[in-house]
Amino acid sequence: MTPEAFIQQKAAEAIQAIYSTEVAPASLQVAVTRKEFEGDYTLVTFPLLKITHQAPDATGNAIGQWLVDNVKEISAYNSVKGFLNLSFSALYWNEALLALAADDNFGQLSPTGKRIMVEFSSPNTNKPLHLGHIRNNLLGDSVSRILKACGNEVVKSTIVNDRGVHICKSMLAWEKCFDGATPESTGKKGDHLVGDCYVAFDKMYKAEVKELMAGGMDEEEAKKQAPSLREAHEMLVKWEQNDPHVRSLWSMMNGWVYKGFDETYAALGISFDQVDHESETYLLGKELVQKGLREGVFVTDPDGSVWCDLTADGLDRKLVLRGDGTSVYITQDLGTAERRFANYKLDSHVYVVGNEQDYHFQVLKLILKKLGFAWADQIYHLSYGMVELPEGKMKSREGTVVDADDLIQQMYEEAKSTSEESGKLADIPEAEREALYHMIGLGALKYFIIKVDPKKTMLFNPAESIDFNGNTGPFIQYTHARICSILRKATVPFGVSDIRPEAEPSAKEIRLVKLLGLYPGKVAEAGAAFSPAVIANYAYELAKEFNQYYHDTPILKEADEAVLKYRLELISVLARTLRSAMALLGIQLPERM
RNA sequence: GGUUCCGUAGCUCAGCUGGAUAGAGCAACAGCCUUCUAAGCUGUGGGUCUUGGGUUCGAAUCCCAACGGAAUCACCA
Repeated sequence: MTPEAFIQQKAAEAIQAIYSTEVAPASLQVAVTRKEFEGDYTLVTFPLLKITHQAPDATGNAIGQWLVDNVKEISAYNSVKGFLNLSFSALYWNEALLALAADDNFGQLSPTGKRIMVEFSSPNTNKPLHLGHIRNNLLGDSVSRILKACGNEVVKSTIVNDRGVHICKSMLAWEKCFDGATPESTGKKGDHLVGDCYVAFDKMYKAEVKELMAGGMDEEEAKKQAPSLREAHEMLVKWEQNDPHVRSLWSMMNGWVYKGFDETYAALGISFDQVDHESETYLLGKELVQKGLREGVFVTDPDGSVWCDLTADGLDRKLVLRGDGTSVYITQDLGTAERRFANYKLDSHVYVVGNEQDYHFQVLKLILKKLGFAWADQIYHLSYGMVELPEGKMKSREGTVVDADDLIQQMYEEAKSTSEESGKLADIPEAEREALYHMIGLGALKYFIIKVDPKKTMLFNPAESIDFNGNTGPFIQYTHARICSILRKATVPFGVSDIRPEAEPSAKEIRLVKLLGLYPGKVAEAGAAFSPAVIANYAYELAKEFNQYYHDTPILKEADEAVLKYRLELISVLARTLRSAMALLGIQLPERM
């Protein structure tokens, strides 16, 4: 039981005893006491005045006295205006730490029996991953870990957007301008090479549009008539007809990209349980359209196109099938969702997709609901904001994107130079040092992205890069390394059974125990909100608190062995909590740095 | 124009199921390495929580409106 719940229960008993009135324990307001006041937790008594018919102070004193007299865990109270501050006994805190230390399943909540799919990443195969994708990947990966810690079975999935006219654009440009270049011949990572093709196409296309306009054509028409675009469309038609040449070119170039993506995913420490390809799923959903037509959910227009009328729900009419019978984006999303819920027997499905698709998911859920699928309500769109640069949005065509691979490399180099400056790692083997640089660089990057509330637009300033001081990943990694260092140097054995119930913890130690006890609640909160930021900010608070404790408590200098053992146990629980929390964010903690 | 999201210190962000004097980091300034790792710690300065109403013992937090910013409303994906 949490201390808050404990107080709620005991206070309800007090009110019953003193005022003969029954109140629901959950309705009582309990908060952590502010630093300026004496006490551990505070019961807010303002709302109780109607029951007690007494002044705030008198009410607080009456309840406080009863609690001290009747509850052995509560040792003291003081009442300030409508706030009743309560102090717990040393015994209580020591038992709390004991319970934390003895918990082998720390940070893992009890099973829910639910299976949840988390779809994230879902890249296009015509360009390399950039900073925006990193936010998506880190969120998806982290949310998967958190949902798992919340007791769910999690299936991480991604759907690769490997077909379509945009892919043909890269293919066309490669044939026309790249003279048979391959990743091997150029030494370039495959996804970057294909990205170059895409940029080359855009350049070629723009030049053609300009030329057509110079010849007197209006802009709209020129954009449609540009020969390279028409060729790309022809290529798409050939692709759909299984033209051997187009298909083999497509396979080859996609293969380059996959290899490149694999490297980036490996660098980020990300993996999937299920990989779908749009080239295999893009025809899904057509049967659903028929079903919808039969059930009167959809209507057919004179030109043969099929629509879903959502105007009664405050949305627009939505196309679900073109006049020529081909499907659109949402058609396959409908089909894919149906297939996944059926094949995996999912209880719910989380889509990690940027907030520019908020409307799309609103429509998707609504249509699925109209089609009669009960699970439509179990679809959750984890919508996240864009990552912006100081000069505004990232635009691939203007070359203002921050490339994922470059950024990871840059973080590594920064970690390396910072480490080398400090000279702390000079005596360990080269390979181990390299691993540490990667761990730290990646920790900085991941924490930087994850600590921000997903739904908010966030800013990344490449010039300032990512700091290693303050509220950062390396700060938490460093804190962990320090704790490990102390534990290494400890000369006395310690363990759960060494915590003496009667030992008197300091105010700072109580604060740490209090914070540590919050962890399971934070995991649950992060899971419910799909927000890893909750965990990140909690871990920072914990690390910050430890650093202050570390500063003015010479832990190993303690002469009393019982106190020393208590401290060692406390910080080893702290280290374990940090590792557990950061593992939910996919961030490793080094034992030294 | 409709809908949705955002607006907290110079900058980047916490806090939002209503609670006491609104918190961190960065940047600035002043200190602390003979002491368990200074990627740290301590201190100073910095705020009409966009604005205006409402709800109540009490509002950064909830409701309404305005202003500012973003996204979206494709036979693109």
